[in-house]
Amino acid sequence: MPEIDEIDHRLLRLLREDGRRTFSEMAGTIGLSVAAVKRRVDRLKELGVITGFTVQIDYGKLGWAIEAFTELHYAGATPVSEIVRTATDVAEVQTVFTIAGDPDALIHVRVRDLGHLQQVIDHLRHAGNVTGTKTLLVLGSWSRDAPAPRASRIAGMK
Amino acid sequence: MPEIDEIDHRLLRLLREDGRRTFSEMAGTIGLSVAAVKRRVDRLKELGVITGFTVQIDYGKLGWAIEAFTELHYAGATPVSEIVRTATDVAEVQTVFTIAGDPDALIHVRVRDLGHLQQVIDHLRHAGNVTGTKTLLVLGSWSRDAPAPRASRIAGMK
DNA sequence: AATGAAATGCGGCCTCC
DNA sequence: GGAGGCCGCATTTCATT
Repeated sequence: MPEIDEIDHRLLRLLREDGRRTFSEMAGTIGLSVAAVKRRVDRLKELGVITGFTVQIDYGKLGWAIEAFTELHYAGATPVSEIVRTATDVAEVQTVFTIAGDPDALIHVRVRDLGHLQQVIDHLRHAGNVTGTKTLLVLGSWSRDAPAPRASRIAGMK
Repeated sequence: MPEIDEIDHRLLRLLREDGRRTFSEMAGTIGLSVAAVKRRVDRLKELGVITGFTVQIDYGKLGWAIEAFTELHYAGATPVSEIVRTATDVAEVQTVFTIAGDPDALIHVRVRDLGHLQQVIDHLRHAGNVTGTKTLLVLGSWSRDAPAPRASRIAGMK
């Protein structure tokens, strides 16, 4: 088992806040040389702790204003692979979580409007072995990492 | 309203795949000059379409193996700000979604093990105006963006 | 208004200590 | 883990359509 020390965690925290931080900047704040920081980040990638880097997008500004979670119930014998496949086939599905318990899966969907949401849900209900759905419409969200924009979507927050 | 054209979408797609992509690399694939690419990315940040950059982490490799969603029910008159506050106070809570409908909120939590999960849920149930919870334990997940590691957690997928 | 081309720092990257 | 050197990239300015 690989050792991940406090410095590694500080590096990860810095990169969560800003994934494009430069090695020199992080070296400065942590108090290490640039080479050492690069070696550590490379190692974290190697170990699979860091799986990649990505951009955070405000999808509302791109016209995808509605966000929802839908719980999916499948017929008893449905294999996991089938569950994942039916869900991932739908372009609007961002993430699929297979669940132990009441619903068999929880999916995160992004759509343009409520009519669009209806279409997606209808499609899911008729696909594969889906026996039932329950959709939770997202009004606002807050994320531990995310800076202001995402939090500001919750009225009364700042 | 700002115009976001096809090239902007292609840039966003490239940055979603790899948030540390180089301007010159993207300039090459898209067929634009580096300066033009930088101007567009800067503009997307300015417009708030790009809210930031971050690192993708395999939390399981950091010892946070368990992931769950918990639906929270609050007493009738609980204001949204209170809902968000009680949830965000808990360090294990990664994201809070306020919901229109049956549960009042859906939270995404990451914990070390099932005992830890129990602690977090107990804490939530006794905090604020929480009247009930229902927890969905995540077995596996698939994300549209994420490369292999996240998907590999679902048995039988590739 | 958006692009491309060129000049300048700075950062990533590699080698050696 | 640190230091130095080279190359590449980001960044800015200027000219162009």
